[in-house]
Amino acid sequence: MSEGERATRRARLEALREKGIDPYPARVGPREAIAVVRSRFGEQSAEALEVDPQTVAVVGRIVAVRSFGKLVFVRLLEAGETIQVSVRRQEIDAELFDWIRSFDVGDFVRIEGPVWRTRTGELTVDAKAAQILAKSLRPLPEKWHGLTDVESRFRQRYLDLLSNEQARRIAVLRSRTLSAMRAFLDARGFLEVETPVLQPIYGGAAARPFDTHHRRYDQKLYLRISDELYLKRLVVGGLDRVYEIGHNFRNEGISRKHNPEFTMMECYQADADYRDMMDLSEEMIREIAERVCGTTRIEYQGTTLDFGAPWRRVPMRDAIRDATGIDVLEHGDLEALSGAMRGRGLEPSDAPTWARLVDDLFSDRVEPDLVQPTLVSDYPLDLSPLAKRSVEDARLVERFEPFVAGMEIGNAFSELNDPDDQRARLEQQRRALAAGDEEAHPLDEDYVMALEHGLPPTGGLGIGVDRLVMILADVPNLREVILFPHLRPIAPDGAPEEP
RNA sequence: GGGCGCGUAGCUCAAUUGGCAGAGCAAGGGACUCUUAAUCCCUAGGUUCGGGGUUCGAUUCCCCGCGCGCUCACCA
Repeated sequence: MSEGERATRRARLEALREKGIDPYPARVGPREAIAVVRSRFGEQSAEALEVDPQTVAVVGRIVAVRSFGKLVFVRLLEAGETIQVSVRRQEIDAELFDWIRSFDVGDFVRIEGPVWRTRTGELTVDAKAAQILAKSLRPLPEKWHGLTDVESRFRQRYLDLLSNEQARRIAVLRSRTLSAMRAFLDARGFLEVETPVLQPIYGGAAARPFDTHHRRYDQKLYLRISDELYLKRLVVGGLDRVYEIGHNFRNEGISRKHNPEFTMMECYQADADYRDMMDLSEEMIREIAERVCGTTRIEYQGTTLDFGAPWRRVPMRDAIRDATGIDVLEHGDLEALSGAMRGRGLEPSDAPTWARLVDDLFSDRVEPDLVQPTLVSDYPLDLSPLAKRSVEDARLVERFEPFVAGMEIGNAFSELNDPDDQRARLEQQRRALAAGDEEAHPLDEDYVMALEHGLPPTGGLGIGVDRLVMILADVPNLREVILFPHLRPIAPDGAPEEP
């Protein structure tokens, strides 16, 4: 950066201190929100304001200065709203004029004075008094192009938020999505709870965990990959509608759709099954879309996604058969299915089991085309060690996942509540883990014990909040909706270099 | 992790075959009482991501490293 500009601002800061003015005062004088001032005077004509002058005080960050010598226009930004300030040499004494002129773009100030309208009709506060609220020592990004460098936008998100309308819009939209989600669940009697992020045994999903260590207890701990097992313990305990919105941590690759730390909503409802959760997920996302976007028809990357209509529901078997002509249940083992795929000119992946091959086939041939909201159900049992067996086919489980825009945005099932079946399934996972499958589930004896006390029939649903926000915000990259996405440190010690 | 691409002033971007590193905005000085990216004149601002190599000479070509993007793999 230009030392000149930093030095200039620094010098002005020192000048303030020498004059006994705190550049970062603890108290702000009385003021009104810019939005309030704008709406209060929005209807009043220039003449009305001239006849009956009203004095207001506003605060904000200076985002532009246009000087005409003895007349200066300054634009203040506060809470996404701006207002113009005029400083007129003729109206105030030289000392105050110079004082206000010494403010830099980026400074936070308080301005007090009567409201008037310029010749172009712009509502303007004519400065009669001014207070510095916080001195800015570094320049803001360029006013017209804003900040476009992707890396800088993520590393210095505050600058992105300041200079790019889109960034602010997404941040607000995300917050509203969370509010709408909570409102939906609260209204249905779900209790918001908090469960451990630091877990002695991770579980509830297939993923590699981050691990850490508790010094005092000399205990190995994992950052949760899911809150599932704790939430179901709460249902055992009689909290029969619970949800949690929190971060999960998965030690996996980073992509457009993956961040190592992401936000998941999980809810559990006693006396419900996966069909009930299908209804719940449809209604939830429909209501969120309505509340956040004002419509259930969402434009996403040039396609209109219709969350209003009943979502398409399709068993995984049918979806794969429709896409490939292969009935995975008629080719019920690895060799048979591999053979059937080759017969259709498809190269089977090197999946180790039938279930994995089904999953790969689905991911490759079906998932990308699931653009309109779709609930895909009845997954292979081996992929779902926490889901209840399907009553129709013992190879399947009562599970579904919602897909939108070719992207999985959730996961749900009739929760497995048979402790013996659960133990057996987790034993199998443990063997896979021991055999080198790093995403297999460990066996959580304490969880199985909880099931032995009795988990009622329960439906569970998880929604990937970041991905949902991607859809609602119409952005193709998860990092746009995560305020501080994971990035490598810029310097070896993790501290940004002093520019 | 692989492949491809990118990295130049605070920001947005130029720079001919390898030949003095430039512009706009922002900043500093000056003019200007109605601007909305104000305008006009002047000034200053650079480890061209870092290191090495080739060369009389490297922003440019080569190698290594770092960071970012896209993509594939992995992964929900």
